[in-house]
Amino acid sequence: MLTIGTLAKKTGTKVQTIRYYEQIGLMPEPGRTEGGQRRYGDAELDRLSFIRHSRQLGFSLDAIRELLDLSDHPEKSCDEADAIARRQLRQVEQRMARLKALRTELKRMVHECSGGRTADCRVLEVLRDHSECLTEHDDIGA
Amino acid sequence: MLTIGTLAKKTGTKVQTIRYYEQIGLMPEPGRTEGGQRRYGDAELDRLSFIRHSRQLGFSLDAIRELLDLSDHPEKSCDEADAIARRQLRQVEQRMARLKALRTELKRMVHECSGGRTADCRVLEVLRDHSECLTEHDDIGA
DNA sequence: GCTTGAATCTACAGTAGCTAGAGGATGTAA
DNA sequence: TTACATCCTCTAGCTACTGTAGATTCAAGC
Repeated sequence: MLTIGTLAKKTGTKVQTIRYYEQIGLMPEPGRTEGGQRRYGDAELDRLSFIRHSRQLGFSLDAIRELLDLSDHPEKSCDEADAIARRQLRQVEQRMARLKALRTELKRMVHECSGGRTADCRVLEVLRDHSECLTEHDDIGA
Repeated sequence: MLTIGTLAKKTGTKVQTIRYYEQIGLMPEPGRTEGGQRRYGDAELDRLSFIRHSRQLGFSLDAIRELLDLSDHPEKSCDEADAIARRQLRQVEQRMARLKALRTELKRMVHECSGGRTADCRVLEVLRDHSECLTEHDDIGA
C-alpha cells in the first residue's frame, strides 16, 4: 500500500495534482486508513502512470479520459484510440509549423538588433510594424 | 475617434480582451463619451497592434509590458529588448525540440496500430508502458 | 422627436491544468 | 512519548482570456 507521497514520487507527479485528478474523477477514490489518509495499490499506480505519460505526450485531460475508458474495455474497437492519437499528432504538427514561423521572425528580429538606443531598436520596430509579418491574425494558441 | 468595437476589428482582438488589457494596466484608460463609452485614438491603435503582434510571437503579457516600457523610453539602451527577444527565441526553440520528440513517439504509436480490439492496441500499450519513452519525467509545459 | 436595433457598459463566473498556502490531524521512528 | 514529516480539507491564485446577464447608449431611419 502506497501513501500519496510515494505514489507522487514514483510517477513524477505532485501530491496536489493527484488529489486534483481524484477531484475531477480521473483517478478513483482510493481506500483510506482509519485516520483518513489515502492508500494506493498497483492498479492506481498503473493508472496514474498512464495519465502522466499521456500528459507528457500532450494529450488533454479530456482525451485521456477517453483513452482510459477505451483501456477499460478491451473488447471495444481500437479505432477510437487510434483516432485520438492521430488527432494529437495533427495538433503537434500544427504547433510545430507555427513555432517554425515564429522562430524565423524572432531570429530576424534578434539578428538585426544594432545594440544602440531603443529608438533605433529593430526588435521594437518589428513588433510595431505588422506588415512584413508572416503570422496570421487569429489563433494565438500556445 | 474609434469605438472599442472598431478597434477590436482593426487589430483582430475581442472587445472583452481590450477591456481586459485595460484592467491589467496594459492599455491606458481611454477617453469616454458623455454616456460613458470608450473612444480611442491612433496612439491606442498602435499600442494595441504592438501588443497583439507580440502575443502572436508568443511573448507573455509580462514580457510585453517590459517591451512597451522600453518602447516608451527611446533613450534607453536596446540591450534589454534584445535580451527579451533572445529569451523568447530560446523558449521557442526548446518547445520545438520537445514537440519533435513528441511527434516521433506519436507517429510510432499511430503507425503500429493494428486496427483490432483495444486489448491489442499499440496506442494504449505505448501509453501504458513508460520504459521506451523518450520524454523526461518533469516539465510537461505546453 | 421618436423608435429601433446594434453596440456598449459593468460585474461576475468560467476555462485548463494545475499550484500554493493556511491551519490542523495523522503516522512512524527513536 | 515526543518529535516531525507527511497527510488532510478548503480556499485562492496562476495565464490569458472568454462568456453571460441585464442595463444603458448611440446612430440611423422615419
